[in-house]
Amino acid sequence: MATLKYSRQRESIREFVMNSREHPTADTVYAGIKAEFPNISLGTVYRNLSLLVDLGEIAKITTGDGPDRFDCNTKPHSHFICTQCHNITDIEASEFDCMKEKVAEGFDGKITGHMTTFYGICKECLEAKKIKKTS
Amino acid sequence: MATLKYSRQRESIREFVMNSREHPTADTVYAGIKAEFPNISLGTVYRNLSLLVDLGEIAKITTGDGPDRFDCNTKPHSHFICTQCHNITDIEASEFDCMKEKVAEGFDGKITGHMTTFYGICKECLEAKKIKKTS
DNA sequence: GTCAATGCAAACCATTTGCACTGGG
DNA sequence: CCCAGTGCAAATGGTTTGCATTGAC
Repeated sequence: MATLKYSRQRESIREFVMNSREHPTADTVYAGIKAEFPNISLGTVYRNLSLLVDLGEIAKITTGDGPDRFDCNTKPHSHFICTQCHNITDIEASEFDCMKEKVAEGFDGKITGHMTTFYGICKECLEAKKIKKTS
Repeated sequence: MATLKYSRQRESIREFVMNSREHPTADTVYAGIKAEFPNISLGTVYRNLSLLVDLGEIAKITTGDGPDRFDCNTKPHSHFICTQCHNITDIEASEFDCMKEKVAEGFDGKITGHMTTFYGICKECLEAKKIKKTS
């Protein structure tokens, strides 16, 4: 495989995701580093994001609605996705039990990824709704 | 909201998914009922599948790689997706604990969906690989 | 007769890819 | 120099949508 070469763009993309608490989309990353690299292209952002995912430095979150999001937290954990505002909240992983069972069955030797996603309406959106109703 | 009207196409689509053990894609459903409805269009299949999902009669599985899959099992449960052969295996849901915690925090009153997905290599693919290596 | 559902094609949108050019080693 | 990385634009692929027509009620 090709030897990895340094690239200022990739560093900036990594930095951006690492300092993000918001699980940014490729587009958000793109917009976020546009100031530093006015000519950067979306293609480059996508290429580097998936490279960083392959390197295990960041994680990709498939949401099921809207674009993929990226996460600086690569430790196995779960997500709560608000179906209204699309915010993603981390949830500590605490349940590998059923997976372990499968492994015990000889199902898998190499778990390449793990994701648990809960969909619902977040506290903030619930409150916002209530306020609207009452007024 | 519009009153629901009977449609032979929709019945056929529901039947197909209900009798599927394979978590079919929209395209698989399309191909599967093409014999019965030679002129059916993919658009109709997509429209009815998402209608059935909204009615809660079937469930949509977002895989993160490749097209969405549909599931006749609407009870909360988890999936194991093989990254090689793309087969999906059901896993009994056994961990609502962290979700319940969130609810207790006042996070959510209406859980609109739940999905846990494990990615890995299934037993069959692992064995196939071993055989190849040895020969 | 009315309005939901269909078939078809075009549109959409996130993501990927081909290619000529730039830049790190 | 060489080959990885970039920018750009075009292509891809799953899914959605607009519209005229058909069919359920």
